[in-house]
Amino acid sequence: MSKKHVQKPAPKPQASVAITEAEWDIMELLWEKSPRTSQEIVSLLEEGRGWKRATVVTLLARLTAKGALNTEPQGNRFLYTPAVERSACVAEETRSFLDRIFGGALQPLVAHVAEHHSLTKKDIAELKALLEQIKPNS
Amino acid sequence: MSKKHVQKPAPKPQASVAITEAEWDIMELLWEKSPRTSQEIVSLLEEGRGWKRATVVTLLARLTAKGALNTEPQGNRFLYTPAVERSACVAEETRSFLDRIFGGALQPLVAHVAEHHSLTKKDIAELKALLEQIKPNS
DNA sequence: CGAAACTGACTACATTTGTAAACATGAGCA
DNA sequence: TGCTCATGTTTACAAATGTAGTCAGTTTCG
Repeated sequence: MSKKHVQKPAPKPQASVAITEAEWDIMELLWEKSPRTSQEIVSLLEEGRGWKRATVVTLLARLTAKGALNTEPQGNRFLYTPAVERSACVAEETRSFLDRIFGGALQPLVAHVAEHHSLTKKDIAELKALLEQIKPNS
Repeated sequence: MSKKHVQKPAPKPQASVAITEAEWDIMELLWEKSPRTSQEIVSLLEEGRGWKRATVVTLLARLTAKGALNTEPQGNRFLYTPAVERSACVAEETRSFLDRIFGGALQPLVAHVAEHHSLTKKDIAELKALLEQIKPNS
């Protein structure tokens, strides 16, 4: 491994990277367990998604390039680890989704879901319980 | 207006069309009030978004083409009206968002928001009130 | 009536995204 | 040592998306 395997350092250390839909699948696997080799990820997604190895590898490269993954050389391959926290990405997505569709507020979303996606009695109970535990933040 | 202004009929009557982020801005304006002329929409978005007329018109055309808008000729121009309901689009977006990020469930989202975007006491109260009114759907 | 203003249609183009083939190189096995 | 396999890199390409210029009819105002 002389001049190969010399991917440019992630542009931005960690911050908030935008994860696309397809990339999300890969991140989930790594958030769930890491590090992993590309091989592992490839086989998981060949089955689960029907993706070709090349596809998965491309996505791994893109994620690495944009600083969403860290790689550690191991022999002639890499071990991949998330470089961003799941919760940060989730926060990002949530924020942008709420802003775009519900003016940034949570209530309208809950109201919408309640109306259109039907919540079970159990769901409602759980949500209430959830709200009980929350400590107001301001 | 002889052979001009003959846009092909919307492929799918109404169903669920995918509205892109930019298009969303236009739809919002029309959901809020319709019909409107392109002129109206253009000026609103020139200010609000800094978009050029051509941009807005392109988006109107795309939306019409994909069946998200209905047009009614009026002189040499059109009156634009939504052909899809806002709530249907919101439902679509919400569904896909929840699926992608939260496994389709609402609770994890609420939990996440509670933790990361801080809810005020008022927010929590409102949410509780909201839950009170909801009639379980199964 | 003629020119200006307006309107939708057509064309354009860079970027992003999904999807993948081809390639080169290093590693392990025969 | 030579060959095959695994692995990352390069290149490709279509569709979607954001953003907009230009053009050709229409309408309207002087």
